[in-house]
Amino acid sequence: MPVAKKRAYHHGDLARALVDAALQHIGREGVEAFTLREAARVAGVTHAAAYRHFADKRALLATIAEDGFRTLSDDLRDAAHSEGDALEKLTSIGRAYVRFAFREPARFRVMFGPRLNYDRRFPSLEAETQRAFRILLDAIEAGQRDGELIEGVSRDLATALWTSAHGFASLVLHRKIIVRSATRAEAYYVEIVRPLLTGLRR
Amino acid sequence: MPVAKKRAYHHGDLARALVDAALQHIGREGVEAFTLREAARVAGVTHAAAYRHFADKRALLATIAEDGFRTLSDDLRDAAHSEGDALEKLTSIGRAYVRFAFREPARFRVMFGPRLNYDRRFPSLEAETQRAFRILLDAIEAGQRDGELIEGVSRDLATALWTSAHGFASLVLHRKIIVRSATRAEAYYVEIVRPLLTGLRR
DNA sequence: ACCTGAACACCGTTCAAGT
DNA sequence: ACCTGAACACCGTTCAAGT
Repeated sequence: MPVAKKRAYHHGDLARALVDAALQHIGREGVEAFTLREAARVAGVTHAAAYRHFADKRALLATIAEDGFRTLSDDLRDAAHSEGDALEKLTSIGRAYVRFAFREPARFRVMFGPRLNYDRRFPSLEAETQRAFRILLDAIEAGQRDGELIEGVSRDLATALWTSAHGFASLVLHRKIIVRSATRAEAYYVEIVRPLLTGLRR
Repeated sequence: MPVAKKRAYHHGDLARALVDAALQHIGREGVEAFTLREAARVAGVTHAAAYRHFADKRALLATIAEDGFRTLSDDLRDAAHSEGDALEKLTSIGRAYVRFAFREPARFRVMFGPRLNYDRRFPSLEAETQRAFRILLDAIEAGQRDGELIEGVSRDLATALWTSAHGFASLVLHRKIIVRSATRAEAYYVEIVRPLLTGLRR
């Protein structure tokens, strides 16, 4: 077993092992406590080996963030295709956003914590972010077309829902809003978002 | 001048000098790039000297966060005392929150970025946070008493407004929402929050 | 009371060298 | 092609020693 482990990452899965170790650690200790060297240690490899797979620490975090937005998009798409009228779909989308944050707190923190892309070094990360927003935007526009939602700039209404879900998830993860459990948090969000949805109803 | 500087921090202002250096650096490079050693360098002092004023790096950041919440409370209180009906006051409060985030981005990042208080080591920080929320809560309850706002758990309605302002400020500072300028951001927030306020109106 | 100097155990990153 | 070992310039934190 130790011998097998010694060559385990010659098959191209070191990148993934490093990412997994990173997510483990970030989930427990926060993104500011994450180090490349410890991820390499956990993966059973010398710290310099990480640089064969990621240009630097930021590149590893950007990969995590990008994967995170991809997963989030999948979740939001499922919610957008759920049963119900426009308002119920928007509730589902917001709820899916909050659920994602609680199911994947490490990913969520990496996606919205450190300033990974201030120099636009990771265009694909930006693209994935916009794809996620687009799903929300489409749901708003469909609701407007069907006459279920108020008129107005669809981008603005989508942003209103995003800020609500994002603000809630961020504040709960940061323990500024206290909830008993992840399940409770989701139910609480549905309460919180109700006035906004009332305001969006035509 | 260099001689004067040599003894400048024997008068008790090193703590402040370190905080100022920290805010400067965090404003430019982000909280993850801040180091105690560089703050000490900028303050013209050996790095070990910082430990005479702060227990550790986290304590310095907690001081910044606590000061930030105090300033935020002042701003929110001013907004809560502004002219107008309940909805106008809530708009002012949300707007003040967003304005604070843009005027003091470094403070805002420290307040809501790293997990400074997961072990409840800084109870005064938690107290200041709650004081800020209380101002919002009072405004909601006054509006409910006057019959201008919908009934319901005041804490939930206050949380709805908080998530909206906080989500907006966070996403703009993180460049997930793009705005041309700080002034534009504030005006844009007023647009974004409109549906929520409609939903809060009785 | 406040700061310095030296030390310790860490980092991120680079690069020649090994297989 | 992928990893190791050694090196470099950094950190946060501690502590005896200086004024």
